[in-house]
This record gives sequence, C-alpha cells and structure tokens, in this order.
Amino acid sequence: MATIYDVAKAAGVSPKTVSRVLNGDAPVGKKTRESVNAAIAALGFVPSNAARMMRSSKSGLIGLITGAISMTPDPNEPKGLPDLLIVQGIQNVMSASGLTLMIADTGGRAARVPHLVRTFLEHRVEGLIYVAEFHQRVDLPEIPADCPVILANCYDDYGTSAVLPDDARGQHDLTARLIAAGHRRIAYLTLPRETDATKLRVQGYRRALSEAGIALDTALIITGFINDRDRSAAVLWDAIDRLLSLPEPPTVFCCGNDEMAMRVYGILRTRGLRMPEDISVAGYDNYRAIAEALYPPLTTVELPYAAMGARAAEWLVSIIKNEPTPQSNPTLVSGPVSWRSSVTTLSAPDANTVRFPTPNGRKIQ
Amino acid sequence: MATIYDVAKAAGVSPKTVSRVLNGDAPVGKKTRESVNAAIAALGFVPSNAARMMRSSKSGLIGLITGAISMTPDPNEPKGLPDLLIVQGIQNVMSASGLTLMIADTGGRAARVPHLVRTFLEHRVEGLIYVAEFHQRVDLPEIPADCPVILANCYDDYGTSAVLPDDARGQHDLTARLIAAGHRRIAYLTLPRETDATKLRVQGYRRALSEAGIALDTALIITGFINDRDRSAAVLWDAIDRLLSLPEPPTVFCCGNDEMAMRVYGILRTRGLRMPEDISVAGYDNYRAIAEALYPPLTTVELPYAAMGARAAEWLVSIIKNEPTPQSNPTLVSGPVSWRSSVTTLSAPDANTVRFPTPNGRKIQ
DNA sequence: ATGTTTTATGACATCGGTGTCATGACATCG
DNA sequence: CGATGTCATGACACCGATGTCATAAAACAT
Repeated sequence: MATIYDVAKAAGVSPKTVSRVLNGDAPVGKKTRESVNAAIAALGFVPSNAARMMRSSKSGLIGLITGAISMTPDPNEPKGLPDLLIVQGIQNVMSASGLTLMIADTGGRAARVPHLVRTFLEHRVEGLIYVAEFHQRVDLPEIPADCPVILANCYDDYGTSAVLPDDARGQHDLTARLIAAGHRRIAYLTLPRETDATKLRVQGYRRALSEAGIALDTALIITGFINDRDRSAAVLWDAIDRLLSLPEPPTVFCCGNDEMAMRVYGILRTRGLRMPEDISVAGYDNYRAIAEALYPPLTTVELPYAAMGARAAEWLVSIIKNEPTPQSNPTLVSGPVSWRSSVTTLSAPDANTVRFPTPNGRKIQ
Repeated sequence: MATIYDVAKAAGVSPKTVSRVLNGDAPVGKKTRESVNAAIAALGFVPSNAARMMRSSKSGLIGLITGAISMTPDPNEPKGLPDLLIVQGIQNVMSASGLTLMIADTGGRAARVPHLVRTFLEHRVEGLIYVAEFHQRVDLPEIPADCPVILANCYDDYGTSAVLPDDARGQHDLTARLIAAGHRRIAYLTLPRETDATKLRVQGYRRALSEAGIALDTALIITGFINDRDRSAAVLWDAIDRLLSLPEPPTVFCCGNDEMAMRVYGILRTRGLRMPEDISVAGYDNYRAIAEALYPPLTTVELPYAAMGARAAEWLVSIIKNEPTPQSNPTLVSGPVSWRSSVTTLSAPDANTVRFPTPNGRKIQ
C-alpha cells in the first residue's frame, strides 16, 4: 500500500504538502494540488488511519457490543432479533456525527465480553455502548473512566448510564385501552415471571386496573412462556385451558410478546374460537413481520427499540463532546400501543361471554 | 491513556522490556516481569493497536458491509432480518481465526457503500465481505487488488468471489417432496418475478415436475407478493382466489417465503379451509419464529444463511492466509427441507379435491 | 580458569502520518 | 523604498509500539 512519502516523491513535493492537500488545513498552490491529486489517484493512495491516530489520539471510533447478532446457540433461531433495531438507531446517529461504529458480537457467550472490551480499548474507542437482547441487569468488566459507557436495554448496579424501555407504562397503556374498549376480564399470559420486563408490566397492568376501579383477579395472570423449549408449548396450552375454564373467562388475552400471541391464535382456533369475535388477543413488541401479517392483524405495544438506540447514541455523543446531558438515569423510552383488529370493542357490559363459532368461517371485517 | 513508556518508567525498565512482557517473544527475568505487570495493572495500561499496526502493517481487521441492520427506511420493520444469520456465521469463523470483524451498515442507502469501503481501507482491513439482504446482483466500487473481497448472498458481473443460496435446488427438493407425498396440483405463489431467487426457484419447481412426469400448468404459478406495500395484500388475496377457482384447484400452496405463508394461512381460514386437512401450505426460509410458532407448524425450505456466512468467512480467511481455495465460484449452499405438519400426505390419487370444513374446528393431529 | 552459549536487558531506528517552526517569494502599505 | 504581512512550502520532531543489534551478566563446557 502506497504511503504519503510515495505520493510526495511522485508529485515532487514534501510529505507535509501532501498532508495539506489531504486535509485542506493550509493553502496549497493550485498546480501543486493538482499534481498531488494526480499522484494520489495514480498510486491508489489511501491514508492510514493508524498513523493518523498516533498523532491526533482521536480515533473517531465507537464500540458497540451486542449479543443480538448471534444470541442463540442454535444457528437458525432468529428470535430476539428485533433488538437489532437498537443497533440501527445507534448507527444512524453515529454516522450523522461522523463517528465510525465498530460492532462486536458476544456470539451468545457472555464470557467473551471482557475480551471484546479489551479489543475496543486497544482500538482507543471514544465510547462504548452495550446492547442487551432483552431488558435485564448486566455486569460489565471494569472500564477506564475516560471511556464513557452507555447501557441500552439493560442496567447495572453501579449507576452506569442506561436507556430502558418503559415496560410498566407500555402494559399500562395497553390495558387502559382494553378497558376503554369495554374489556373487564383481561388475561395476562406473561413471559417468565423473574424477568424485569414481566415484573414491570405486571405493575403497569395492575395500575391500569386499579385506576379503572377493577378488582385484580390473580387467576388471570399466568406464565405463558418458559425457557425450557420442550415444555414451553405445554405450559401455554395449559395456561389457556385454565383461563378458558374459569367461571368467568377472560374476553381478551394479553401476551408477553407477539410470537406468543401467534401461538395463542393457533391454540384458540383449535378450541373453535374466532378472533376477534369470540375472543380478543393482544401482543407486545410490535414485531411487524408477525403483528401485521397475522390474521387478524395483532394489537400490540411497540417496543421502541430504534428510539432507544437513538437516545443511547445521542447521550454518548453529547458526553464525548462535553455537552450538557439533561438525561435522567435511567432514561425510560416508551412506545405507543398499535391498535389493530385482533381486539374487539365490547359495547354492552354483559357482552363478555364467550360465544361459540358459527358453522363456517367468514371473512372478517 | 498510559503508554508503554509510562509503564517502563514506573517499573524502572526500558520500553522494549515492557514490550517483551506484553508479547512474550523473548525471555524476561521473573522479578522484572512481575514489576512490569504490576506497573501495567497500576496504570491500567492497554497497548495501542494503532501503534502496533504501524510497525507490523497487519491490522487483523476484516470489514463487513451490510444493509441488514438497517435495511428498511421504515424504522420498525424488521423484515429481512434473518439474513443477519449470515453475519453471525461470519462472526463465528472470524473470531475463531483471531480476526476482528468491523461491521458497517449502509443504513439502507447504497450510496453510502463507497464511503464505508473507504473507511475500511483507511483502517487497512485485510479483507472485505459484502452481505446483501436478499439474493441479488450488486455493483461495488473498485477495491484494490490486495484487499480480497467476498460477496455473500449476492454476485457481480466481474467474477468476484460469491457465496449464494442454491434456490433452484431448494425449491426442487421441496417440490419433489410434495410430489412424493402425493400432491400433483402444486401452486406456487412467488416473490416478485424479476428477482433472482424467484427465477431460480421456478426452474427448480419445473425440473421437479418434469422429473416426475407431471405436465407444467402455468396457471399454478402466480406472483403472490409485490413491493408496493398498499397493493401487495390485494395481490395475494386475488392470486389465492384465482387458484381456488381453477377447475382443478391445487392441493398445496408453495409460498415465496414464510411470512407470505403466514398470510396465506389467514386468507385460507377466511375461506373456510383448514390446514392441512383441506389444503396444504409450504413456505421458504425456515424463519423459525414464524415456521415453528404457526399453527400448524409450517413445512418450509431452510435458507442456509449461517452456513453461507461461514463459507464466505472461511473462503476469505484461506485467501488471506494464502492457502489453496478449492471453492468454485459462485459457491452454492443448499439448505434442507423442514418438513412440518402444514403439508398432508395424499394417499389416494383422487384425494386432491378441496373438502369443505366441518361445523366447528377441532384440534388437529 | 578460560572460552562459549544462553539469558536478560537496553539503545536506537522505524512504521506513516501530522504539528511546529522556519524560510523564501510575493503582495501590500505607509 | 523599506517594513510588514500573507502565501506556499519544506525540515524536523513526534505519536507508541516493535524489530534489530549490541552488550553485560550468568550458566555451561572444556
């Protein structure tokens, strides 16, 4: 690869003059500039970032660590991919700020994180963002204080800057909308109960009920997904059966995510129930490949991944540029309810009885 | 940030000795090593990659350009994300080879590619991989011959090394399996006809029919998806209606991808048809979040994204290491058919009549 | 004891750019 | 016309590692 010296020799000038042409930081004679540019083109010269960095000690690099790209050990399991939208949101802000994003992937092994952090520090990144695949607590290795860190979709015990989804508000808003649509018996099929998202969403669910003066019936809250692949399907079937056989069954099923909602569609159909006439379903995530393509399209809550990414990136950029950062920590980002036709409006308060299907399906709506 | 000179001073040795401790390339006295390590720890010293690179002119970096992370202008549209599995496949191979992967994203704008290539060249990457979001022809800016390039999921007109999915074989194998299961009237709802994937898959479909001695009925091949968001849904409804009203309607619908299959499920259900008793459905991609969660689970063809990524990465690594590369160009990678219960086996050859649903749904299988 | 390795360490140049300062050629001004 | 200022350019040091070579001390062989 040609160097600035090669270019200088070819153009018959000093290396410093070539540098000036490259950076435009001092006036250069027109003829000189032309011959330098000709030499650069002829030699295919591209300046070395490493050499530049040596002097300036400004790398222009931001390190991003994520498990998103290869989260699961199973190579063909793209679940959880929506959180890549966080990366997209970050990317947009960074390229607008003239910073280069280096993305590294844990390959699903948390043990690789220290190594990745180390590699980034060797590259003298000016900041680090850690993106988690779901709302969770994390524990990163120690990072020098002069390298600012932002956690996206996760938080730690040391008060590191964090951007999180406002799960409590999301589930609250959805539940409030369901209540406004006339629903009173609202089932909630949760993700694993120990997750932060579930704890917060249950809080939101309860708050919405209490604001509407509806008594909480804990029988309506059931875990609908567990991390055991083999048993998870059975758990969901069982949860739905229990809910449907309640003396006063629910009129709507809220699901921990859109994929669960899709499974619920299938299960309810085998029970002879039609959506949304017989029973309503709502999801969470607004995972559009599912929510829009399902029939009927799914009412769900948007997990504002792209916005979270953008907020995290803006926060980091403002820290690097030494601008004031009015962010509260953690920063909560909320997403809107996406209202689609999987939820029906119950006009009469006594309408919440499960009706049985008519002989053959009809086109709905 | 501390330098090797700071460490040397703190440990009372020369910088070169610190370097030896860091790299272990020459014997160092035990006591000396200990005091150097202590100084490194005390100062939080991390060697600068830039300075290292200056001397060695080995960057250990691989550049990866993709539109996968932010493919769509619409910020919440994660369609097409499965191709990130290519990135995952690459990542695994690279980290095993001790190479650091720098990922850059086009942000959906092809015009950004030259800038990204330039940035990578400034970082002196030892190789480049371009990952396309779907099987397509591309046209990259010129890249110096000493920087090897691999195209993944795409190809160009200049004979650049390319790794592609074997679409013809995938659709052939699926069709052959359907024929073996007794199907004779096999509908094919394609992706846009001008795409490479569709052209190749139609070839595979036709070959499977001709191998089985079944006459081709072009009325069974209809475009089921167009890139116009507003009209695409109508196109699919219309295509299905036309197929169902044929004098001899199909017994199975092959779809251009799993998401289309999910939509087809919904449409067929509104027509009062049950899967798979009344009609079978097959997809393409093996997008598991959909294929496994749908009810009934979807028969589909795996698009071997992870394997393609791995092949591309291995190819690049062997070029960089100057090893012989027995790859043919393009390298075609094929994925297996994932046979699930959305396709029924037709025993009697006269069984291919559409039956109408029984009064209420039953649990299937 | 002397010669020969081996071990342990440092001095110094080098990689490819850029910052600092110096210099010569003009242009401008009082 | 001389003093001052601007323009265009080059010489040289420097950023932080590492390769090369030299050298002193210790270990080993004869």
